[in-house]
Amino acid sequence: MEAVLAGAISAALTRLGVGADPSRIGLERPARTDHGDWSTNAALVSAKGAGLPPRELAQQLAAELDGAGLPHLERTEVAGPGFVNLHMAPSWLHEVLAEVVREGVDGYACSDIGSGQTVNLEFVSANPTGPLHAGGGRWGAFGDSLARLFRRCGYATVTEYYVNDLGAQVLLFGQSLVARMAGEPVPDDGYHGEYVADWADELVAEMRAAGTADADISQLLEDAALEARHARIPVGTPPEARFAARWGIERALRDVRETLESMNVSFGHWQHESELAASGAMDDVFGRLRADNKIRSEADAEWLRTSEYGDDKDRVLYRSNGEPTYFLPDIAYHDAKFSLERFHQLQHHGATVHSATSSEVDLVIDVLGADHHGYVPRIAAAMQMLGHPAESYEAIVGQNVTLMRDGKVIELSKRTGTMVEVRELIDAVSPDVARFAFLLQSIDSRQTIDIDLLSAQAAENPVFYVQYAHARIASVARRAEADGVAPRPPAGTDLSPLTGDRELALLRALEVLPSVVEIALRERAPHKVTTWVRDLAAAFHGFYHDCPILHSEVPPEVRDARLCLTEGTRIGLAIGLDLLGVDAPEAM
RNA sequence: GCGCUUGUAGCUCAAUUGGACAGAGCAUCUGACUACGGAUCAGAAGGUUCGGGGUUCGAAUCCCUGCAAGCGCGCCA
Repeated sequence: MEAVLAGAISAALTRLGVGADPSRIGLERPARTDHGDWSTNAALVSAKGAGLPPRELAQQLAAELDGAGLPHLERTEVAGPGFVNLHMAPSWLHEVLAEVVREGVDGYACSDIGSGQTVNLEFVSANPTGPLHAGGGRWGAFGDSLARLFRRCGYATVTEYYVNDLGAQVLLFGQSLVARMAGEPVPDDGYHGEYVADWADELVAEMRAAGTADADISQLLEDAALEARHARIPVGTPPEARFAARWGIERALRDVRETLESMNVSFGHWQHESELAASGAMDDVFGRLRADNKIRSEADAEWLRTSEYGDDKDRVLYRSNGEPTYFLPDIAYHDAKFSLERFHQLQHHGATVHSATSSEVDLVIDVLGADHHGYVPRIAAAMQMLGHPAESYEAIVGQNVTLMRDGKVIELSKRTGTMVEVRELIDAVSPDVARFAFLLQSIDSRQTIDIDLLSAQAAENPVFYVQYAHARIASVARRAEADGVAPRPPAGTDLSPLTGDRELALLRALEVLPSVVEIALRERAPHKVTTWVRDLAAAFHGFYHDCPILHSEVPPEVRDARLCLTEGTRIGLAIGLDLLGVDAPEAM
């Protein structure tokens, strides 16, 4: 419809002899329904060029559109400074509803703007040295929903979690575990959280259960096989710390994975840094950069010339002691994400045919917390140096989340060990409430989640408002079936009885979903889906309150049309809730 | 000091990226059909969109400036 109207406006302007700038002409859904179903500013932006007062040009444009014989166009009006408002007949919305029911959950509001392009999305990637914190929950909910939006819009999508299992932090984590196992104090800059003690006990118990004598435990800790996987752990590290670190990483990852999965967040691939290191990818990338003269030596260190690509200064890849910084493996990893061959290996979700117009992955996206935003220019610079187009790497920087409990903001501190885990939030409310809460607001604004408040308001939580609408519809369908009324109305249902205010409002809400999906994707803003799904639920509850469906005094043709409307609404709710990764229940 | 992000109702947040009278939820107050599921619906009240300039038909949105908050600025990750 939008395309038809836009074409008609353009043609009308041409007939009027007005040369307009297409990029400035907008066709919008007005916020107020009395401003019509569609509205264009074409006369406003073209008036100057046409040498006419805006309202006069608007009159002419309106007359042209009235005479163009456009389908469903009821009337036009000139309003305000020179808007042309287009009022559509209900038959337009009836067609939309028929389309919704015909296409269903898997078909409606699917966009083809991705047209098979490939996207790699990395998010969370929290260091595997402990349970998941609030930020991890937010990036998980955000990244997963963004991935769902990409898929619905026709992109082949791979999601990844980068497991940082090498390096100083990992070593410290291992040392902290070992200290706890031995009943010794944790190093000052180590990990002091309670969970470390718990996990240390777990590890000892595990080894004893495996039949290891206490006297042999330290011997076993010296498993040398791990050495090769820990290239970045400095030589001279006590072997037991390496063993404990290896075990601890897997323990932490299991915890992180379970927490995320309980929120319906999953990943197509968990990329261990150690595996990347073992593959020689770091050497390969370094060699390519050196061959291209992107590396310089200074003070016994090797520097990447990122300042030539927009970074504040050059960055060290190899320290003067000969060891790489974290930056080099990160470059290798991001470079690898561009590989189409790797992409297709990781794509578990069916064989999406892609256009094969490009030789590498079209879009590589990182979702990062604000505390890492300084890292973006250097990674972007490195990607350009390796020949990846500037626009194909994208970093989405989200503001941090803080959790509140007992009226106080809970500071996350590694040193004191006072941390609040996402798990705690999920246990206090529910996975759906937690995930919905994360997706309630824009990623650009800081978020404070008050666990007590969320628990106290559990009954009137917005997610239940939406889920209740879905459950109500399911209930109506059950009732209809019990009454012997067709539970899924045939596509040929006469929808013309749907002309009441509540019915039209609900139809309008349903109609905008495809554009909401596209906008939410384009703006990387899943919270727009949250806003929309609440609007749809509100429109439904209003309809449901005022419009009886199965009452005996409702004429059959009205009943059937309304049943069709509820089915369309159910489809819309199911799509929205699926994009948000939240359950759409049949009953509550 | 420099950079990124943010500042909207008492509270938590939206606002079709420059559109028309800035909207929801919570909290407060007042109401509703014997109810196909009341976890619902209707209404009231609540605003100098942080302050000050500017751009134009039109600004919460863009530009300049001041204030405030978070984050970042290492041969740490």
